[in-house]
Amino acid sequence: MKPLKIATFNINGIRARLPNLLAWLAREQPDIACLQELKGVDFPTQQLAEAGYGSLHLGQASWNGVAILARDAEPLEIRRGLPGMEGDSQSRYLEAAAHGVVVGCLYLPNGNPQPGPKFDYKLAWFERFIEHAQVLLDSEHPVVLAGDYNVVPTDLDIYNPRSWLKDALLQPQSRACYRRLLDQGWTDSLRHLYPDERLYTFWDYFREHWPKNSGLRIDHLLLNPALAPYLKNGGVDAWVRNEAKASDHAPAWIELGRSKRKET
DNA sequence: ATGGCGGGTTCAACCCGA
Repeated sequence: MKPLKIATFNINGIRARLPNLLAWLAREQPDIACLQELKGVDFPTQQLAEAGYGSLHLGQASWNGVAILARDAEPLEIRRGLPGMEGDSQSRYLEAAAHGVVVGCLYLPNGNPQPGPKFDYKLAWFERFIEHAQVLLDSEHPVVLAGDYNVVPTDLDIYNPRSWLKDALLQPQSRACYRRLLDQGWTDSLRHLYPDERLYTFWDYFREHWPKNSGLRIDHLLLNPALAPYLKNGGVDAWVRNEAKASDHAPAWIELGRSKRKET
């Protein structure tokens, strides 16, 4: 396969963030981009097309919403919504084929406050997602599951867990669900590339967390065994977080090479 | 323990995110 750059970006409102999104696409030119938190029904299909991106989106008034963009291509829709959640009104999952890979774009529920019904919903959603992830893994197609997982996998993925101990993102149940995904055979791309480094994809708007680099790693790109051997490079476009009117997330990205990497 | 910021809805003040 040809080299492929795949990114995920929680844009926190596509209407408010369109200039930032277009600037990022122009500069980084991902081949595939998964977006979360569109926060609206309207979607700038035409403006993205003029920027060179075909797109699919699953919107919703006010909240949630996900989209998949493909550079110089039209993503082919596979499904919208998770199996078994057909009655769910929240737009959190979209799946498509683009540039030779299957892409699942997800916005996992935040789950706060916990305990409570929102945390129960998070765990229920996670269970459905784990089931579907197993199906995708077994398909042996090249698959990437990219999005805002709303899980801080380990204490290496947060500046300081102390003030977040009660947060849904750090709960043992949330982390156990994420661990079960990895145990199915998925590779956490950025953690695989940087086993010991502190990488963050989210810095909240409070208390100067961005200037102080007090961040969390909650946006992840998971690769199935068919795709993991092609992982070559990855990172976080932290410059995006420093722009005017920035989202509280920065894009995370990976590059897949045209040949398998050497086994070590 | 709370609220800090910022977006959405809708024009004052809330709900929500993480």
